[in-house]
Amino acid sequence: MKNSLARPTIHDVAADAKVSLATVDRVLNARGGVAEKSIKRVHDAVARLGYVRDVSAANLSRNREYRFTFILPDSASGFVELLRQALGAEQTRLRAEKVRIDVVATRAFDVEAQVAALKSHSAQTTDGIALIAAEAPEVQREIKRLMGEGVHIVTLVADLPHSGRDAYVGPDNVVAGRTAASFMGRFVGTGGGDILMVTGSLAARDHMERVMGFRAVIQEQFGALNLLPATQSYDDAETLSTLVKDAMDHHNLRGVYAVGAGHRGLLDALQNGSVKPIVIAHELTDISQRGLRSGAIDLVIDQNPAAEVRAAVDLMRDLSDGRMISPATGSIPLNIFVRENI
Amino acid sequence: MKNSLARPTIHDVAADAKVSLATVDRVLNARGGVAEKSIKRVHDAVARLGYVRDVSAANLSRNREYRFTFILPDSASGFVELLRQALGAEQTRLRAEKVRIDVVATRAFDVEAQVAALKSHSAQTTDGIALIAAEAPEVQREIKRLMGEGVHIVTLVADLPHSGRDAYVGPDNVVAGRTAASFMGRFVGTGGGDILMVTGSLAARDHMERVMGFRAVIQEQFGALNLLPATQSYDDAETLSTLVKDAMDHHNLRGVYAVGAGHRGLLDALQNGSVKPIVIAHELTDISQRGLRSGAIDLVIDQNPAAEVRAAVDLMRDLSDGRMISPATGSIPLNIFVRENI
DNA sequence: CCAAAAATGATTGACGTACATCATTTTTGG
DNA sequence: CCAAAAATGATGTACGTCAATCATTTTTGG
Repeated sequence: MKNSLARPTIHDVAADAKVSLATVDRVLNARGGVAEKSIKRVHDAVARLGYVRDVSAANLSRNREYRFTFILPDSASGFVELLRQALGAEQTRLRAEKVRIDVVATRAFDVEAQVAALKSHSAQTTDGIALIAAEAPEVQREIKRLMGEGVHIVTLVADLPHSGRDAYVGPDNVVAGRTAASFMGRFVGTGGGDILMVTGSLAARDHMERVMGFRAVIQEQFGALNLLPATQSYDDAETLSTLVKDAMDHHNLRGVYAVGAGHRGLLDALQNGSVKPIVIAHELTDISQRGLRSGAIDLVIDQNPAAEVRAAVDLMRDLSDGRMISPATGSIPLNIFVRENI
Repeated sequence: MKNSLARPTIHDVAADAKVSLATVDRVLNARGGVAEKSIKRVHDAVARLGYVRDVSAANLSRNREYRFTFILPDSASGFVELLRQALGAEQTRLRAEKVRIDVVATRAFDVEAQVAALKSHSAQTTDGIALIAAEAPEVQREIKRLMGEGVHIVTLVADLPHSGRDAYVGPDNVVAGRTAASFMGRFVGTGGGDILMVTGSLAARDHMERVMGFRAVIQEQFGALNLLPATQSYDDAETLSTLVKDAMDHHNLRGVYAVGAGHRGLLDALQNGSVKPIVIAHELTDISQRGLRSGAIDLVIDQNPAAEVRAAVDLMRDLSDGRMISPATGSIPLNIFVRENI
């Protein structure tokens, strides 16, 4: 007697559809050369029995291996380092699932380097690429080329919507900025004052989006606060420190929104000031944690690097297997940290 | 020529250890009847080659199926509903990985019902159980019995540390309480006033822990605030509403910490009050979202139900496969929501 | 109606592991 | 040293799918 509890196999589908195993295989793997009515019968049988392919068996059989590439800036900026660590931590699990990952480092803020890294890849060398895309037409062009070859592309942290990339994995940066502003407004309280925004680069889409969101909410809800023009630190600690010190000297500084990296410079600048401004930063690194503990930083908005790595890999695998992906998969929730919940 | 890139198989291990396939199998699956020195040789070979068992092939071979059980309260309290939905959403993926999940509903706050549900299971009926454990000795006893039979137990949302459960999946509730207090203090600002804490039940460990954490931080850092004695709503909207209204009438109410469920009652009570207190609640449900949008609720601390379900299933599977589990796996980060980042 | 084309069937060998059986070798203890 | 026990080897089948080959049937169009 057939065990109705057991999962149906292609044999069951074949029997139910009254076709041969070979035909079922042809349909399920889209090999072609099958009459329309047969295709329908197989699909009907699949639906009726609730057949789902045994992925383990399938992968075992085709002895598939996934080759994915992460292109990351070499900046030692804590966050990228965390991404690297997360990748390392996943290796064991990934290895067991036949996923091989290459990590390529390109110089930070160097568009040419990124383009070169992309150029050196093709469908021959990789099945999917995840990258923190720079906002440049050459990058888009390379992405389009690779996708044309069948390589799947996932943008990480910063999106490049018009490149046609398969998916974006990262937080909604406008929301991140809005959230930062909401806390900034409430923490500063009534009374007004000046607020400084420091980005890594105004050319970085993620930073720009955060600034947009931040500005919008401050203007909508906290009119008493005065936003100083957004500045750039190029994720350099020295520069950031100088920018913050200057603002403390020349303005009635009540708040600092550190959109990018360089937390060390942030802490430096804050050490001497008389009245400590409210400080909200991005990414939970060693240094920003220290800042939270000491009270120098009031709140940190983090995008969980481990979750991002996992989402990126899962997405690339789904894409490689031709599975449908839901756009929500790539959306990484914002994690908000204060001293109490580090 | 052997492809050195390919993953080693048990055949390679056997060759390297100079023993037969059968012996490798005996060692790897701990079947016994193998000389110490042979065991060592196999382990050395495994280490040398970096052999890792192909889980897909293994599962395929033993045709394994995981049967897991979730025991959840039947309360329609948004959060449990979200857990259910998350379970439903995972079904597709789980099914593809041969994981079958039963969900058992027990009456909320009914210890006997939970005990009965546990009693009805054994190693015959399930491989692992995840439950929101009630704080009761009978529950502990049943958990111990099941674990004795080899059923793996994971506590969900609320821990039961002395039951010997394999793992706890959920947030650190003391931290959750501390975090709530930190925001409460900053949002209320200087000036002092009374703060109301409403739990579902003071017998629920998760709620108690939150209260502990909340109380500690308020006393440490926000001495100007006066904590009213913690109350219980039994997650009932009416009761909660009454409690809040009473506090508004009889005290200088500046803040409400809604530790448990019953958000509807919260919104009800807040509608008429003249001075709106700062409101911090747990769990992002439909209703608490509405509260955030309308401004009635200022901040929500959420434990991501989807992440919890995933973590619980992953843990139970790791346990069933005899893999080592890291205690960190079960720790669910707190998600903090304000109006801007829903 | 017939030949060519299209569709289908039948069969087989991987993939890496689990598990069982039986035969053979080595070790042990009296 | 010999019988019993312990350890090891050898071998085969199964799991569900993929992929390929070859044989056979059905359909098509002139």
